[in-house]
Amino acid sequence: MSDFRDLYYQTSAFNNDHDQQSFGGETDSIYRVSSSSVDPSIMSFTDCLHSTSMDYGSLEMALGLSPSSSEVFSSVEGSNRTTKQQIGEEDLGGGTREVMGTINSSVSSSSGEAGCEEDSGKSKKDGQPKGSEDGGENSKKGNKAKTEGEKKQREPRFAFMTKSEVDHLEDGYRWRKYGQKAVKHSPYPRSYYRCTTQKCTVKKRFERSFQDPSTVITTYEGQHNHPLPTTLRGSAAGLFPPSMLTQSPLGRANFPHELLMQMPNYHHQMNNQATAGSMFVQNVSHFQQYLHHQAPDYGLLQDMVPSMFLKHEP
DNA sequence: CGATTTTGACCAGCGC
DNA sequence: GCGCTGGTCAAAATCG
Repeated sequence: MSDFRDLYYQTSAFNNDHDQQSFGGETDSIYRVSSSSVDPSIMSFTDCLHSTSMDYGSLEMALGLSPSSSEVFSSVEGSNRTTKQQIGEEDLGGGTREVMGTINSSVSSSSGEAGCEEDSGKSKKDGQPKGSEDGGENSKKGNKAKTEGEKKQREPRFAFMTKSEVDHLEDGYRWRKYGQKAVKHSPYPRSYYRCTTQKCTVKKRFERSFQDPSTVITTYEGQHNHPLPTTLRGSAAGLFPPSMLTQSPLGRANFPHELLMQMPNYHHQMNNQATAGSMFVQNVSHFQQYLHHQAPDYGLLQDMVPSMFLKHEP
């Protein structure tokens, strides 16, 4: 296991380890990166993570982080339990399989190259477009026996936090809520959404940190296999050029695209108009270099990033 | 009236 | 095997 697929993004003032809750339970790896030197669009790396091998070192480099200024929290197989206990965190979500281990100035490699492999851990029945969608006749809920034998592979996922008053952050895609569950040890429920586009199995969930109610933890799972809906009901339509809304600048990977719209600052500006600039890129060159080096297809992203997030210096 | 949300039940994985 | 928990289903309710 020790996947690298789930990035946990520390986007803004979020320094309390205890804030670490179970993000829906299965954030296998969590990254904490000091926001001061990180480009939110770095999340596009998620795509890279499961498409190419990439170690933490390169991630750091891509982020333009210097070992001394970055905080990289990642799970270290075999030591996570201990770590968890050390930080006094209990298994809040029951699903958090790994806990952050503090690694200063160095990166864990336990899951580095594993970044590409699909999750193998506790796979659930999801990802499976309700096998009954078409032929599920009877058996309603019990029908998931489906695809026997083969283990359900979970889509790559990653989580990040944003400071927001609203739970459901508008990102341009259309989502349908399909469930809500109470979060253990938290007064705030976790909401489950899935993309309403046919054939698209992307899901995401929101949950508010009970340690810091102003923080919303968003976890994405899967990748959109379609461009942003042209008919947006959210604010995105008015904020981004048509070219950005009607086509996926990344071709297949839409994460970066939607993530850009989920950036804390984006919402801060939209909702609070405060604390702007808390997490804008300060080292553009590193990021762009990475784009060229690791993800040439992200060329367009480079164009969008600078205009949207590469400034706002306080 | 179609789309979306709500909500209780169900299911599967995991730890004990 | 049992209980707990996260995740999903789907009927009912609500919304636009």
